[in-house]
Amino acid sequence: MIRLQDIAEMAGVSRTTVSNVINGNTKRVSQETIDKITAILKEQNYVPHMGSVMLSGHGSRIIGVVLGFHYAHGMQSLQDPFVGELVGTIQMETEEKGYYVMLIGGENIQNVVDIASKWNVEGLIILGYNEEQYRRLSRKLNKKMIMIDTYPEGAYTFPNVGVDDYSGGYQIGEYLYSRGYEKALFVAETDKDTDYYRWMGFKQAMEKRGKFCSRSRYIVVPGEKHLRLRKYGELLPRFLEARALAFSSDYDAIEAMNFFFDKGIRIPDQISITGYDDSIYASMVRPKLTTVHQDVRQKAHVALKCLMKLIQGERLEELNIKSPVYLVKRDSVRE
Amino acid sequence: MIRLQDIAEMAGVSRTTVSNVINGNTKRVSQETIDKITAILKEQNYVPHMGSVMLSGHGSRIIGVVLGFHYAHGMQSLQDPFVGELVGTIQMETEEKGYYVMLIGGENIQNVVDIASKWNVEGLIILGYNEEQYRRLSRKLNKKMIMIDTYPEGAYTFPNVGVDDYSGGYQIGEYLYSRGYEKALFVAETDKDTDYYRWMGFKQAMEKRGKFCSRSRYIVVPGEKHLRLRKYGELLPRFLEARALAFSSDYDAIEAMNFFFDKGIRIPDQISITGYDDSIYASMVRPKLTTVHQDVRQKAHVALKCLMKLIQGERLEELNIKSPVYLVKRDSVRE
DNA sequence: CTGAAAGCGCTTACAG
DNA sequence: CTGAAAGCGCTTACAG
Repeated sequence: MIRLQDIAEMAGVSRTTVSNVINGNTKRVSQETIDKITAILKEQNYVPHMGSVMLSGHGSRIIGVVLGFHYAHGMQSLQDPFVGELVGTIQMETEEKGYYVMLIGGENIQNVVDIASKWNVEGLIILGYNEEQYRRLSRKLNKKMIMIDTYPEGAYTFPNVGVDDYSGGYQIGEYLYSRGYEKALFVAETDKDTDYYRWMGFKQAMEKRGKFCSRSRYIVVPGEKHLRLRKYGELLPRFLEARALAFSSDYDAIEAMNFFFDKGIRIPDQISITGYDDSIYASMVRPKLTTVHQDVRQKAHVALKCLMKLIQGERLEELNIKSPVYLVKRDSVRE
Repeated sequence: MIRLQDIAEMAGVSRTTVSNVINGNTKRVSQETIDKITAILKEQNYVPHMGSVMLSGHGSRIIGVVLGFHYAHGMQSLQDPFVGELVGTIQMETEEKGYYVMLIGGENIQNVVDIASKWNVEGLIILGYNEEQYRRLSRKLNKKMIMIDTYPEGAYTFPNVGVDDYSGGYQIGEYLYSRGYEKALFVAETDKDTDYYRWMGFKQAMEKRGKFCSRSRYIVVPGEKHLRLRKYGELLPRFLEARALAFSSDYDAIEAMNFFFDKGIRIPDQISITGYDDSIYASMVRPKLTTVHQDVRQKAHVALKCLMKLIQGERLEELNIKSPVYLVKRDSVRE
């Protein structure tokens, strides 16, 4: 590989001068020299050795992308097209900025600490961590970090780019209400974080005209598929009476649609269904799923922009940045 | 951050000695010293600075994962759950081996060359490149590389981990034949590489009992969704007459199922459909899609194992490693 | 405007 | 069994 030294020799100048033009400390170098060196640099296709760069003051320009375990639905986190698109977009934009992305397994927090230290990573974008994991990590590692979709118990104490869960839930609730589904049920696998905020929005919308939406309409189902399906079986009469089900994820919504299909129950004639996320499969199932869309690329963009701000030493105006969300009406709700 | 130097001082030895125990050059160090240093290392949670390590002879231990453009179906490459699972598995296994994964955008070949050189990457796993792109890259970059699913015009001149396309096509063909679909059509977006091998397997199976399977049964449809659907419209009579369609991808199969559904044509009663890949959505659509499954994790595992061999200076026994494949019978073919 | 020199944190032949 | 020293390829105060 060709070194700074070599370039310097070709140009008949010192390494200092070459380094200066590479790093744009160009005010104290003659235009002539700049041009000569630039030409040689281009011609030789010189690339600096990052080991040296790291060692001599400059940052690594590495952004660590931490893949938290998120074995939801028995999948690896990157198997989720959502996570994939997010990571893919981060990769593209990171490279455009002259940075690099290193993938880091987040399951073991010490592993994250070690890798981030070893490589002197400049910042971290963290997927699939909960608040406690964030705390444990930040106690051991002093790096700029942006969380994605992490929900705190109380107020935000860390920068987070999330979906506007409340608003999405509200939009779903309002829509179902307007179609006469005043008794719609909300179904999720947990009763906190994302799910809870979506429920809160849903509930709020249902109560808009002065009615009361009781907590009993928030159905929490098991995380394990087998048990979940059994639960659907038990709840079937109640579901049919409610006539509309707002699921907190597309995955569960589609699974439930299949459950009903297998039972010979027609959607949306006998029961209306909504999802959340607008995964690419929401429009591939039949009937097409009415759901809430979020702009994943926008989210990746915002996350990276915030991280860059932190890296540049700026402060964020707001800790919790919400990525906007809108309802996509398709065919799984009877009009 | 804590340095080798600091550890040496704590232990009252030289940096050399500490370095020796870290790197396992332990034969020339007394057990006592080893123990003392090891304890301090652990206690201080020392991690070496990779910049220095890279600079002083050792490799970077970075594996570059190149994301070739594969804007199939208008998606980013990582948006494909397949690619996601592959990359996710590579990440996990790479870390287990004490290596690191850097994501590299492959669209611009010079970009791959630059990043791989800058970081002195030890090896590359390359997704979504065709043979020509491989050639252009390898001409400029002398690194160990493993391709994934790349098909050469003639013989393999590069190490590749692929699916056993031929076998999958054969299994599909044989199955359809055995169910009486002797005139089934094969549908793909291209007439080469993956698609072509699958067709060859399909054709072979159809011809097993001495019949002839004409090339005209290989239907090539447009890559653009809009045009593809129009084409399906035109071909509808022929499709209905053939009574079975073997698609070269789950995506297209599912899309076609929806097309038929929207036209009121019943699957599998009026027409049987098969896919290829067994993406996680193959079993989420109704009827569940009969398709060919490949073990993605196994594939990632094999790819990494081969790359490690190359890095260790060994040779590969075979250039084209095929990941095995089997038929998954579900509900989209009438029994 | 340009360059000699120190320094970043490691490893590794080599001497003892 | 242990350590002093050179060297990896860069950057950056500093001197001229």
